Amino acid sequence: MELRHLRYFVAVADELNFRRAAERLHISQPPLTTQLRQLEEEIGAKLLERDSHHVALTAAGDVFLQSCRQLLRDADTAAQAARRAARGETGRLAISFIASLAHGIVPTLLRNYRRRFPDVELILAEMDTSQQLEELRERRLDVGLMGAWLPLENTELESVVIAEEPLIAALPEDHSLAQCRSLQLSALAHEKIVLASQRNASGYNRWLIRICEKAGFKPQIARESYRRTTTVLNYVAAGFGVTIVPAQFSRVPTSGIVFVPLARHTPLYRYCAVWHRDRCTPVLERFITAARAFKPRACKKQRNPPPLSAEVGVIRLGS
Amino acid sequence: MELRHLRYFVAVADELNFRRAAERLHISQPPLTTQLRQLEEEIGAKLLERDSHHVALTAAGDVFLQSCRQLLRDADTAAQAARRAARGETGRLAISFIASLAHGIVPTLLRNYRRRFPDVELILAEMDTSQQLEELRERRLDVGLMGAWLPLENTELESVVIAEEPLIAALPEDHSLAQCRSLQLSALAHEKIVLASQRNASGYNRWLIRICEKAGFKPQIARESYRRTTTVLNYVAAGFGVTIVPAQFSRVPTSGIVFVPLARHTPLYRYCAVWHRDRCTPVLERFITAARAFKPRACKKQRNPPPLSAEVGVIRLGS
DNA sequence: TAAAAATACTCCATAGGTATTTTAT
DNA sequence: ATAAAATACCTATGGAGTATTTTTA
Repeated sequence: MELRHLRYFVAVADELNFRRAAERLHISQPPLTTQLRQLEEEIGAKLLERDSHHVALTAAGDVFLQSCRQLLRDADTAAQAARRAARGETGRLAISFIASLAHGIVPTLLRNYRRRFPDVELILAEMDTSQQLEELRERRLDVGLMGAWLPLENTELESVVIAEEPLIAALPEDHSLAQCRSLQLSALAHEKIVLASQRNASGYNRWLIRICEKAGFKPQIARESYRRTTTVLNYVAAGFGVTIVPAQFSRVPTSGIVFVPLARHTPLYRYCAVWHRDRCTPVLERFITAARAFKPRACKKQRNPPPLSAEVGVIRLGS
Repeated sequence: MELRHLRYFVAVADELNFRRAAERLHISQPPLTTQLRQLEEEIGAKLLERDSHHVALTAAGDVFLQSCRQLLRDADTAAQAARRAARGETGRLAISFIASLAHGIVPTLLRNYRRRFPDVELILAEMDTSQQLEELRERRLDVGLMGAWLPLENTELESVVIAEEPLIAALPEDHSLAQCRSLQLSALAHEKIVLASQRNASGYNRWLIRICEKAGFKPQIARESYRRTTTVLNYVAAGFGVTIVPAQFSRVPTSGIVFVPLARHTPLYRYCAVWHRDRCTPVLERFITAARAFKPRACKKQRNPPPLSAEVGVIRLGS
């Protein structure tokens, strides 16, 4: 039994006339007769009662007709569904992201993505960087969103920069530089710098130290054992030192602190999407394309950023 | 797209190896490759990721595989369902029957039938004979069960005898014949006979008069305007006369009445199944076969009864 | 007798076979 | 070097076409 038999049977059942059905199928009448006889033989029952002037469905034919219509519809639907899956319009996508992206980039990016791919099931999880990399390697995640400070060449992971953000200095409000409209990074050369703990922010911290060195000074780290960046801000308010954070933290209302933007030419902090080369499904491809096309408003100035690795050196995380 | 493509794809997806899949399908490997490529071309998407040592499903392939399995199962089920319908194992059967069959033959017959055809939907309706014939002609009924006194030749209706029943005389308990163990029909030649109304029992009444005439006398009809046979029995108890009824009425408890069986050679009253020639579906055929095979215990003595028409003459009912 | 399905046959498109090449490990 | 899929080419089954016959209203 082939779908052809079903198509032919439905045509005959619709027309109740072999010649007209054959016409509709763009074939001649005799092969239609042959195919129908074949079908009846395979089923082992007459589906059509025909004399030379009338064609009628038998009870079996009536039952079979319903099934045929459904089957042909289903076959079509199956092909459609496969096409949609190939286009990345259906399926499932497991996405992770670091906490500092949870309120800025992630919701905007996902809103954008879902507008174009509403039928993809999204599984979201906030995770720190090392956890994400582990899950990506184990192929339990499709894509991770994180700070773009890791060199991923020669691994099974690939990445693309999806957003970048300027830096701001956080100063105690009575600090001598607190009134400035903008600061050179080097202006902080002699300040004590408070940083978040290595465990949570080693990548960011190392990256920051590196850009300070590029700006010509070795920063004086006051302490770096406070878990979250918001805690760091409280230490700044208490006068333990200053800090440098991505611009989004200016939205965290902390009394006793003044935020001052760093000068234009200061490097931007970048975020990237990371995925496993072997898990590159159409859904993921489309997501990456959407993420690549996506640039948050704040960061539209820098086009064609220089390659990531040149900037972050050979810092390595995890096993 | 043909079912062949789906079968081949499922085989390859199961084996994840073209050569083994081809083996399983009893074809060689190259045409399998060709068919799979054709399928992918029609779908417009790669279903399998193959390099020379590994075959793997793509996301689209995975989606399509589920559909294929379902479709192939459904196609099989559809053929099965058609076969079952052709064998009369599924479908619907609208059956009517006269009131006097409702407690004897019908329940037994239906229990018998349903044991073998449990998936046929039964629609049951008690109807008088003329109503049944009307509904049968209008093709709203599949089969009617009624007294076998109608000549149905030269009509679009066909019939077969399904049961027969001896007659008994009902006498007032103080009647001179009430003590007999058995009566000749002719013993009632000079009795007044009470019958049910023409409207409800014209067939039975005419048939009864005819067999009396064959037994050599013209019965004296006392009255025949009482709707139901049970009412007739009350008239007998009240002394208006005697009556002759099918044996099942001996089960109706009526005080003041004695039932006496008629002699062996007295004709039996017969019941038949009637259907429309044009509505002879497999379900109906099987029901007729079951009904024909069915003979209630009480009537097993007479085999091969003489043809119906010879006995009932040219009585005609309805339009 | 006329309209429709079935038959008889012919042809060619294509499913399937055989032999070989390509490819990636 | 090997194992597997792809390619090239050939064969033949069977789907489809043309002409004709059969059937029954």
